[in-house]
Amino acid sequence: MSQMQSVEKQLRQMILGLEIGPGEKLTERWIESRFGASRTPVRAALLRLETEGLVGRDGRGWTVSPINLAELEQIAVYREAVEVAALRLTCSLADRSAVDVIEAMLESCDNDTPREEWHRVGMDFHIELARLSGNEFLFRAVRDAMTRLSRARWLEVRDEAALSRAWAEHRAILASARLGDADEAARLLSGHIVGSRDRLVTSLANDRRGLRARGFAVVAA
Amino acid sequence: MSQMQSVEKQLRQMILGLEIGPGEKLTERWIESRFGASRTPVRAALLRLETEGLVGRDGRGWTVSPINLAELEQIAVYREAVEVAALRLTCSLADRSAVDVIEAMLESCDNDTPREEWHRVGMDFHIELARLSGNEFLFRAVRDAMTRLSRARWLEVRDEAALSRAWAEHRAILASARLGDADEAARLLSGHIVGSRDRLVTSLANDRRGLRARGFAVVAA
DNA sequence: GGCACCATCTTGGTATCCCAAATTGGTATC
DNA sequence: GATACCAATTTGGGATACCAAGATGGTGCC
Repeated sequence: MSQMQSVEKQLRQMILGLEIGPGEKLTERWIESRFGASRTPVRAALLRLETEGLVGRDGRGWTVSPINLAELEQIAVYREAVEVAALRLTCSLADRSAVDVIEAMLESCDNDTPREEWHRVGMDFHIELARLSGNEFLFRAVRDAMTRLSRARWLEVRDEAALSRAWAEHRAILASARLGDADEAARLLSGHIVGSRDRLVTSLANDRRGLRARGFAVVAA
Repeated sequence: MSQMQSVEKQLRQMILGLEIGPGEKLTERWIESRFGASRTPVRAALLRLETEGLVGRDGRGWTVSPINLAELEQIAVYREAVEVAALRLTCSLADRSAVDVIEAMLESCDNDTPREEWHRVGMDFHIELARLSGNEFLFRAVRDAMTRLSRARWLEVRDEAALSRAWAEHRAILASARLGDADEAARLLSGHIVGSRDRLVTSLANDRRGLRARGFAVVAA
């Protein structure tokens, strides 16, 4: 494989995994030496990550995008639009057996599952659910939105109760979808997204001071 | 301004203006000499245009994306989701006076207006309407979708009747939005998008042979 | 005459070099 | 001691040289 995609993948992983904090400055030369690649693939990676919203230009120079609470709220509205549309599409399909695959995905998490896995499955639920619609654009929209939310969700302090509640909501959405009850499924999904957003923004706003102390730039709403 | 953005802008213009036909092969070296730029800005431009869906990789090498009828249908569904969401948001705003600006935009077209201008305003209507929602993501989604549709709409044969009907629908949507009647506005917009899609796909499917004869790759639904 | 194989050329991918602008650090002056 | 100004280094953008892989065409063998 070309080294280009490798740089892109590794750099994205570092950003999403918060190994490089939100708001940190990036220099092409540092990335170059860090991954042993040359500047061309580094630039390609930065251009791609820019369109994903993970890095941005800071005048001249690059910056890892800060966590932006106003942006998180807007993304929630966007998610609601595209995820609900995708879900309604899925509910209208004749064969909805694919929801079982997602159900199984949820089941794969138990008390022994590491936090990373919970985090990943929590996002993949929404991404895979959107994929079932068969609409490539709705799917990509959801995937990109979840990518943008990923770091914030990782920073969020989630107690056990919130987590199991989210899982219950996921299951309820799947149940309605399986029955083809689009209105109910859409209602549940909307509620889930709005609730997630509220908890997320509240948590980050409360922790803002602590997060900044850890070097993470968090922009207020 | 850096030459990079110039190459990107000019190349995008050539693709959207069908000066380079859908399906045509592109070589970095040709672009390089055509615009008097070096390969670095050329590659940056191609990477950007790739994310916009205007060019794609063809194994090794680049190709101007063909017109894809299946994709057009999916985009219509996507548009419906994001545009309706944006419109509902706009309807819920206290101050909806900005719709008058869009109304004025429509008024700027009359019988003497060149076809290019009708085309541009027809797209800008949807883009600017989405911008009013104040949601950056919904706005970008609509803008990107319209960019992807742009070439197909340019190829579409539209008679006078269809054009004035579209304009009437635009005005009706604005009227409902001004009153804050979200449900009615959403209903009208949905109908408009679905109707546009049907006419567009039908027209292109009918003309497919002729378009291919002109060197334009058109992929069936 | 047709088909297979090899030389050559083309092309995108990578590395490196150069440049202009901006940031930075230090110094001299007030 | 603070500030303004200048030099040197850093940094991103652009250009170019090089490479490996794939396309192409021509030639020779069957």
